[in-house]
Amino acid sequence: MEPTVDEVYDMPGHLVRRFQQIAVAVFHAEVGAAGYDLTPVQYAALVAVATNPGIDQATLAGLIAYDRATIGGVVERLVQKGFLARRVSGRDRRARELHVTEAWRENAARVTPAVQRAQERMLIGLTQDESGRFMDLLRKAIAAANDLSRAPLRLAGTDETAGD
Amino acid sequence: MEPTVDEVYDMPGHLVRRFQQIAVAVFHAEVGAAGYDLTPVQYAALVAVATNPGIDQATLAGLIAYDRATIGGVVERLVQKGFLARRVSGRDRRARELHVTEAWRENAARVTPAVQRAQERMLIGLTQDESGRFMDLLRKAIAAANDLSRAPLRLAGTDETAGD
DNA sequence: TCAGATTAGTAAGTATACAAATGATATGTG
DNA sequence: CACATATCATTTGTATACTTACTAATCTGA
Repeated sequence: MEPTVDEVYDMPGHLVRRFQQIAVAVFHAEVGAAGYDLTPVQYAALVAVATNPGIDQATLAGLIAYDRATIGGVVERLVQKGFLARRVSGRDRRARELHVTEAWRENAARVTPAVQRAQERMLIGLTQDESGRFMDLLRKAIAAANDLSRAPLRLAGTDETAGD
Repeated sequence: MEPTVDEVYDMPGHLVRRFQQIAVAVFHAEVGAAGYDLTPVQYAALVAVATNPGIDQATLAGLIAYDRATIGGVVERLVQKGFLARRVSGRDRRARELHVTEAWRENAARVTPAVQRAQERMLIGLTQDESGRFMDLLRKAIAAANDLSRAPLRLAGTDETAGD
């Protein structure tokens, strides 16, 4: 039998889509209230570059599971905002070395608490215990299905060739 | 202290983003293998219209938590594919009545099994029991945070005004 | 009944996502 | 060294997503 809307809405794919929608909305609300105009993706990129100074875009993409074609625009917008510096690598002239700017280092401490609040708020319906179990299950599901997506997380220091 | 990439990657917002990425990839793979070029969003829209013949776009958007501005393009592409018919409503000339076409009714039975397989495959890392608990937690989290998003699910027959 | 508020749909602008193709540069092999 | 291959980044094209603004149509209340 063909499913009804209610059944489709209760499928894992749709529940996840809906929760992600909520997660992004909450992130914008909290970070916006703190006076910043940053997306979840932009924030993750900034933290990744801060943790790995001089990283190139392709490696950055692998670190946080972005598409290589998408990262260019994300970086570009962060350069526009003055939070990232991008320059051609000396070792490999195809690559762009990325660094966070002093401006970001000065602002990070004000953005981070807003991000933390967003993470708590999106799980407002769950107890501490449930939140923990939810994240355990999410981690486990992702670990098993990681290779099924086109932009699989590439751990630093790992060099599995993506069978594609 | 400022978080590292690993810490950001382990935040609920990012885990959900990653799982949603996987969910979409798996959906495309399964539905594509069945010979169809449909997105998760398009499939949900088709099921919603099939369940509610003559529904207008705004109500459809509310049913499956889409943005009103997004649904237009989704419907347009489904009309192009010959799966949806759209005509101006007699009762309200602003509204467009939507109906699935005979073409969709003939193909639905071949698409649905692929969609079901996708739902199972994205949870391949979890046992049946864990999958159930995962979905329970997801439902509970969404129910509590529903109003925090700009495109909250509007249950049919409910008329709460979105406090914004 | 008529002015004001609401609503349906669209449009423009911004930001992910991802596929496929391209240009520039590296690298490995003979 | 020359050539095939691989890689980095970008470009093009398609599809969500959401904001703000706008038009057209409908509804509401005095």
